[in-house]
Formats: sequence, C-alpha cells, structure tokens
Amino acid sequence: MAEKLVLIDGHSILNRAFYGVPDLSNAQGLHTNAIYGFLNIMFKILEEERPDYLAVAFDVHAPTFRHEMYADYKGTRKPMPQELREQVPVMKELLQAMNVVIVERAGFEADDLLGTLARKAQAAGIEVSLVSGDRDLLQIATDHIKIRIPKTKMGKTEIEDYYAQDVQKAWQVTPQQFIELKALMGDTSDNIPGVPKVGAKTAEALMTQYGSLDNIYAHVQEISKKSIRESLIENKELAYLSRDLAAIKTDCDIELDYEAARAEGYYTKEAYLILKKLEFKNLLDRFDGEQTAVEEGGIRDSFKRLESLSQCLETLKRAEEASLVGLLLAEEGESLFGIALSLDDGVYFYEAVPEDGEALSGALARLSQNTAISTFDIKKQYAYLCQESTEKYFDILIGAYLLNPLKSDYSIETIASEHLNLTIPGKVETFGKLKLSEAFEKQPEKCMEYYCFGAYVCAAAFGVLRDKLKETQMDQLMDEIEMPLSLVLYDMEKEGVEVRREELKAYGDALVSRIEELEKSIHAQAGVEFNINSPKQLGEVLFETMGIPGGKKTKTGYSTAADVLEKLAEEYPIVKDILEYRGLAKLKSTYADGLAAYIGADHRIHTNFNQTITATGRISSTEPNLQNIPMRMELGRRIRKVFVPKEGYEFMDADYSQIELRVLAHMSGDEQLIEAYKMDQDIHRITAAKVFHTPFEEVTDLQRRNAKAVNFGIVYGISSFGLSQDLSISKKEAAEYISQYFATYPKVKEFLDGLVAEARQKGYVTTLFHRRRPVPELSSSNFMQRSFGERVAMNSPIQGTAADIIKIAMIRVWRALREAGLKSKLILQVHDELLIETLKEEEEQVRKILSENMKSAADLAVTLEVDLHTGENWYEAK
DNA sequence: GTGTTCACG
DNA sequence: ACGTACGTGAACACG
Repeated sequence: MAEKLVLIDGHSILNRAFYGVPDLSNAQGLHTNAIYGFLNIMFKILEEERPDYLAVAFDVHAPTFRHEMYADYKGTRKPMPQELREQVPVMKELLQAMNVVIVERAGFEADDLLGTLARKAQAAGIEVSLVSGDRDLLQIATDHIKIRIPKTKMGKTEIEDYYAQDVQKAWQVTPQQFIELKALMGDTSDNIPGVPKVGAKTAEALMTQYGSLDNIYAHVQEISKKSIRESLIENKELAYLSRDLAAIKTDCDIELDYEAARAEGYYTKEAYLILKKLEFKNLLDRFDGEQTAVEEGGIRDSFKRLESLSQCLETLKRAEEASLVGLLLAEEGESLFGIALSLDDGVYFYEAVPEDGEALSGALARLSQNTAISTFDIKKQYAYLCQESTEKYFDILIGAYLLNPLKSDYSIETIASEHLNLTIPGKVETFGKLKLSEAFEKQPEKCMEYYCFGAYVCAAAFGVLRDKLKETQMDQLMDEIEMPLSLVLYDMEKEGVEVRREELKAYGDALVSRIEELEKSIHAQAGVEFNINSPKQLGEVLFETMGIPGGKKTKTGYSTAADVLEKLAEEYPIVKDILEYRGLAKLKSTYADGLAAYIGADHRIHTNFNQTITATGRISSTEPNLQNIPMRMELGRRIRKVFVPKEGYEFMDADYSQIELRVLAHMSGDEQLIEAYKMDQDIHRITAAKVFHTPFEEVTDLQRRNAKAVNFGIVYGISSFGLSQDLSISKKEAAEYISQYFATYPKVKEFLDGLVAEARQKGYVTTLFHRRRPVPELSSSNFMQRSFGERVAMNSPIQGTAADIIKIAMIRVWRALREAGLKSKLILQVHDELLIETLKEEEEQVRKILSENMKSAADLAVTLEVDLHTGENWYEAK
C-alpha cells in the first residue's frame, strides 16, 4: 500500500479554529481556543488517516492572512486579533514539542509550500491529504491529492473531502479551471483584481462554455453580452495577471525531510507540560495511554487493600500518629462503601459492608479529633467525621475553587493534573453511569484504584494548595471562612426546611384552573392552537400570523421576553393574557410542581448549598434552588406560606439592609456616601436629593426611583446603556445621571476606575477578605467582552465582599446557637438573608444572636443594619 | 446539549 | 460602531 502524507495549512486551520471555537483561556489569561480547535482537528485527521508522515506549514511573517475569512472589503485586511496572534507562537512551540515538522520559509506563502510538497509527494508515489480551511487549495486536488476542509457545524467538526473529481462535482470545474474561475471573478480578500463586470455567475458560465481562459479569449468575439465582452478584451492583461496571482506555486525549492516528518512520537513530556499549561484536560487524556504508566506507576504500587474490619481499624488507629492523612470516603446517598486512607507508607483501602458502619464511624470520628485530614468535598463526609471543629480539616475542592473560581470542573483528577502535574484515572472513566453499589460489585479493583488515587491526591495536594493559598493571601479566607462554612452548610442541608405538601398542592391546583382559562382565551384570540410555552411558536403567531409590529431580537427569531411583550400589552389584549399565562405557568412548573418533587419523608426539603460554583464567592442552591423562591409579586410570594417551622417553633428572618452599597461606601471611602449612611435615612432618597440638587423632603417618587436604579447600576458596573434600558430613558439622560452621581460621590468613581485599572494590571480583583476573581475578559480585543470585563472588575469586589461578610455572619450565628445550647437552627441563606427555625422560647436569645453577629461580621466605615422579622411561615417572616 | 425565559439577591 | 447592566438555577422547546 502506498505511503501517506498529511499536510496541514497551519495559519488557515488556526484561523478556522479561532473563529469556530468559543473563547477559552487558561489561568494565566492566555487565549487557547485556536490551539484547542487546531489540535482537535489534527488528532481527528490523524486517527482517521493514520498517515506515515505529517507536516504543518506556516507563513513566516504573517501579520495578516493571505486568505483571510474576515478580510476587509477593500482588500486592506484586518490585522490578526491579539487573541489569535498570541496563540501562534504557542502553537508552534507545542508542535515542536510533539516532534511535528513545521515547514516555513521566508518569502513563501504557506499555500505555495503546501502545493509544492503535495506535488512532490505525489510524484514519489505518496498519497497526500492536504488540510486547509481555505477553498483556494482545491486547485491542487488530483486523484492522489485530497483536499480536506474542516467545517464546524453546531460545535461538531465535519470534514469535507475533495479529490479532483469531487471538485468537479461540487463546482462544475476542474481544479485547473478553479484557478481561472477565480482569476475572472477576482477576490478582494486576496487582492486578486479579476476582470471588472465579471462576477461569480458570469465567470462560471464562461468557464463551463469555454473550458479555459485561453479558449475564452480565442472565442471572445462570440460572447453576446456587450459589456462583458468589452471588459474582457480591455482587461486581458489583468485577467492573466490575476491567474498568476491566483495560482498556487508547485515548484518552490523545498524538500520535506521525510524521516523527521514521520507521524509518531507526539507524546513527549514537553508536549504534555505545554498542554497542561494550556489546561486542555481532555487532550491530556489522549496522552494518558502513552504516559500514565510512567506518571502514576509508583503510586499505584503503594495501594494496599485491607481485607478485614480489624485491619482497617488498626490502620485508622495507626493513622492517628501521622501529621497529615489523605482521606476519601466512598459514599453515595446515605451509604458508605469504603474508605481510602493515604499515609506516608502507602494508600490503604477498605471496602466496607453495612455492618461496619458504627465501628468505622467511631474510628473516623476519633481519627479526626486530632489528626489533620485533607480530603475532597468534605461536606459529603462530615456525617462520618468529628464535627467539633474544622481546624484540622482541609478540603482540596474548596482550595482549588478559591485559587480559581472561574472553572467549572474541580474533580479530583483535574486538581491532580493542574496542581500536582499528575494524571490519574477519572471518575467518569471509572464509574460511567454506574451507581456506587453496582460499581463495587462489577469492578471492585477499579473502584479501589479510583479512591486510592483520590486519597493520595488529597494528601499530596494539601501542601501545594496551602502554599498557593498562602501566596495569594487566601489562607485565612480558607481556614477561617470557607472551611468552617462547609460545616455550617452541611448542617443546614441536613436540617432542611418543612414544606406543607397539601397546601402546595392546593396552590398548584388553583393555578391550573386559571392557566386553562387563559390558554383557551389566547388560542381563541390568535385563531390558532399553538404551544404558548414555545418562544418560537409564540413569536410566529404574534408577529407573523397576527401581524403585531414589534420586530426581531434574538438570533433564532422574535424575542418574546417580558419587557418586549409589556410594551404591547396595553394595545393587544392577547399579549396581556400571554404575560399572565407565562407568570402562572412558571409558578406551577418551577415552584408548585418543582418543589413538591423534593419534599422528603420527613416533610422537609433538603437543598444543596454549593460552595464552589460562583465566580464571586456567593453560595448557590440547587435541587431545589431555595434562593429564588418568588418574592416580588404577591401571587408568587404566597408560595412562601407553605414553608413552615416545625411544631413549637417559629421562623426568624434576618436580612442585611443594602449590604452591597454599604460595602461600596466602605471600600471607596467616599465621605459623602459614608455620611449619607450615617444619616440613617432612606439612602435612595438621600442620593436623589444630592444628585438632583433637591431638598430631601421634596424628592419626588420618580427622582427616588431613578436614584435607586443608579445605585443598583453602580454596584453592577454601571453603563449608560444598561441604565437607560432599566429606566426606559435615553442613553444620554442615563449618562447624565451617572455623571451627576459621580460628581456627588467622587471617590466612588475613583474607586471603580481603580478596580478596572487594578484588574488590567494584575489580571484579577479581590474582596476585602482577599477572595480573588480573575478577569481574563479585560484583555480581549472584542469591545463587548472587554466591557463585560470592566463591569466584572467593578462588581465582583462588591458582591464578593458582601458574600464574605454574610459567610462570616453565618459561621458566628451558627456557633453562637450551638454554644448557647439552643435548639434553634440556621436553615437557609439567600445571599443577604438568613432564616432561622427558632424555638419559640428562644426567640429573644436568637434575636440577639442574629442581630449582634450579623452587624459585627465586618467592621466597616458604615454600620451594617439588619432587618429582623418573625412569623409562622416564611411569608410572614419576610 | 443549547437557547430562551424568568424566579431570586 | 460595537450593543449589556452583576451573580445564580430550573423548566421548557427544539434540533
């Protein structure tokens, strides 16, 4: 069989990848999407073709592309965006590390190098695959040279293949004619002039009829259309010049070193390290097959299975002497399947049976009393650990999150790869969709390995993460806020909140009757039956069938968002009904039905409080989300009546009053804003008075509303556009409000500008408690992304500091309740609000604990005020 | 799986 | 000129 060569058009594929792959960047802020896309395409081709040789060609000095997809109209090309430019050297470095031959030659276009190498290879009897994003290469196609053009469709890469005959099929011209076709019609992006008046249609017709440029001119007098004929005659020279420009050279003085180009030996240590730096997790997996044996070999040898409970208990006892152990429990639901323990002399695993439960819990509780334990996702393991204090605990999940809160994946294997430079088997690879019980039955050895590696990583990552947290000044944040908080969250989840199932059902039923009524009415008014829940169908019915004016908005069709519909509601009764329907349908599906599905046998809902999700440091709540229970509208708000305290208890709800604005006052140090808070009056009214130069008593409702919107806007990272949208005013007016605001509170502006400058310089912003948020968007050349980065830089320190403060308050309140021996329990947190299930007899004590601890959680230049309410359900307590 | 919409702070 | 307010999660439709 003939040998095979794969040639890749480097810049062209990088360019394709850059525009086809969503923006990615690593922790250092280097953009990586083009490299990522390139590698995916390259590996896909290599797997498909299994070639003998591989080479990648680049233009040497490529400030622009010869065949720029996004080229400017006039032929003056846009420069390569910085985000792509910075990826080119890294790409080359990576290819070199992978032993891939790079072909480049000063003064030669990559096209010409590729054309030459392809032809020479063909002459030597080698089959060629030429990979490019550029259709121009099609002219090189023959029976032995296949042009491969990758297309990104819906995120999936599909490759179109063209041999000479495929070019003919698709374009009705031979590869040679393809050049002349282009010469006739010209190509602005390539600075190929072409013949004036001849466009794509004419050029195609001419080529089909006459077959070649020479033949066209031989019969030029026969061309019927006068203007075309004259232009052709007049521009004959230009036509031939264009052909020379369009033709890719196949006779460059260059040879491929076939030995060096052998398609093998990609999986080098150097390449691995670069990929790791780029944070290409799934590409690293590709290296696993070649590399893991080396990487993890020594570790795997240290795994020891403990065969009996007594052996396990002995080992746990022995572990008490260690200064640090790595611990990972194999648990799921309420059940414990095993224990992995990483000690200095090896990693031990014991596969537990249900009867072991008590003995193990006892031993673990003892171990955790005095021994430092590093683990992963400690919230899931507290059930088996001593809960006296968190001082001895370290959770690598939380540590990794603090170091970079923007990631979506903090699995053990990711942490190992990122912080230990170690590749280990992943969770999905080990378990797939199996439940833990099934996995242990079917593949006990693989399970043991997974948990042993996990425990090992917990132990090994401890020192690394500690050092990094120290370096970034987040060690205190970790030890004094996040670790203690994890125990508080565990306890809150365990406690749950009681929900009245029957009342929730009745609420849902009441909604249904009205929903059905509205549905009938809407269909009648529209004259067609359609799915009101489908934005697509709804948009078509409203704006096409019914002809309501109101234009497009989204990529996929008409926008039917509430703010669009509200503008139409007055004039079109159907729109009013749709809005009401929407609201009710939401209440029914998300809240009435949604919540009911989570009520447990204990009549309580146990939400998940997630500590490692948000970019700013807030907590999030899932399954179900109890942080977005309706509040603003009365009908929705009534759902809160089904959240009730248990017998003999009441709810006490405490929320911070404008905590974010107060944080802003403190962080900016603006005397005016601080002074405004000292007046202990309605802050929005004060702001209105100052901004609009109106006496406090004479501030109108409208002025107050505007001032309030500006206050919110400031916290979100103000923009005149955003504010204008919110207030339905012109951008100019909005800009006026903002500049008035900044004139009133000058240090606020200084502060916000400073945050953006700081973020630009350092690449991240921080809260009062040193929590970090990287802002990679700031270095984007895209206006939209950069603006987003600026708003993030302004908002995150404020939102994040507020999040820090309430976390501190939670820990203090929780401890105070426990230390006072009270039965009352902290059960929910909603960003600036805490809900306590309070034993009625303890009401006054709890009130004091809540109020004092929340107010003193941080020492700011302004006081922290707390609103407290009690009630027989959550509705009443708010 | 992605996009749209909408609930909360 | 560009065209969004910051941070979340759930339900639903649709390809």
